[in-house]
Amino acid sequence: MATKAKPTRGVETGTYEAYMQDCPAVALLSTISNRWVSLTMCTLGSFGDPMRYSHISREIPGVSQKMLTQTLRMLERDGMVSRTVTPTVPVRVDYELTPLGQGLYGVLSQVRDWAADKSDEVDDARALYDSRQTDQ
Amino acid sequence: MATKAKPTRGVETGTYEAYMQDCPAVALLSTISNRWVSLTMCTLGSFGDPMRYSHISREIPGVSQKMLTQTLRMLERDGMVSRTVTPTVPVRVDYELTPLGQGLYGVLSQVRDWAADKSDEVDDARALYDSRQTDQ
DNA sequence: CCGCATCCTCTACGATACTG
DNA sequence: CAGTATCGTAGAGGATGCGG
Repeated sequence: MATKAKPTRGVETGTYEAYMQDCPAVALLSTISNRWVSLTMCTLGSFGDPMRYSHISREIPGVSQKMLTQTLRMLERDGMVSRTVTPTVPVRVDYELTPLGQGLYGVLSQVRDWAADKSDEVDDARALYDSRQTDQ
Repeated sequence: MATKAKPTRGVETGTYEAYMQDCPAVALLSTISNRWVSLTMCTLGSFGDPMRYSHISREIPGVSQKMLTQTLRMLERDGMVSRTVTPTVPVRVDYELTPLGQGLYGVLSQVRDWAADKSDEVDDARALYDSRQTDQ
């Protein structure tokens, strides 16, 4: 809503036209808008406390350890998640949202809640769409 | 936040453990958490009025027509977007968010705004992380 | 102008096996 | 337990050309 500004003309490089240009915000939004990123953030955020690798893994249906490790590394690199290694034997590794990550979780959880609330409506829309393609 | 409920035990099929199971909400969240979906929704939502195909295409940096068409079809099927064909010559096609889509835009725009606000912080975190890997 | 069809490339991702 | 490394495949996604 903040960036809403109707275009005065449909000309290139207009103020509105440029709002979504090659800026870092679009790149970051693209990074966030990823299946494993959102599921990982939601898992970590809704648990609230530090979680062990295996725990996270169990919480996210269908994630492979490769994808989970890769996603956690990316989130750590981006400052969303902190990784704590406890050199016991065997090793214990805990992941936790940073304050930055908690901020993202705040908005992502709204998306998750919206999805949970509207999934029935979406299913209905799909069924309707598909039936129209089938018969017609 | 609504689904927050600490686990009483780390046992499988516990109430918390199951919160993100094979339910349709996770599937829908996975569908939404997609680069082109979020960029398309944000473009349509921030413009507010019906947009022509070519206009949307110009607004989203780096999208191919294949991906845009595919994404718009998916969003139409899911009831987020309505597609209006005006049989002029040449054809004019307009896309617009449905009420359902506007609801999703409401939460997605928060994610976009968060990304716009925090992109600098994330860049710093990346630079710090990378420097630690390089030297040491 | 809109967008489907085809072809082709590349990488995201899963499966498996191996280490500290 | 928490990874890394390697390999193979399916699907994402770009380029091009045609059709209503």
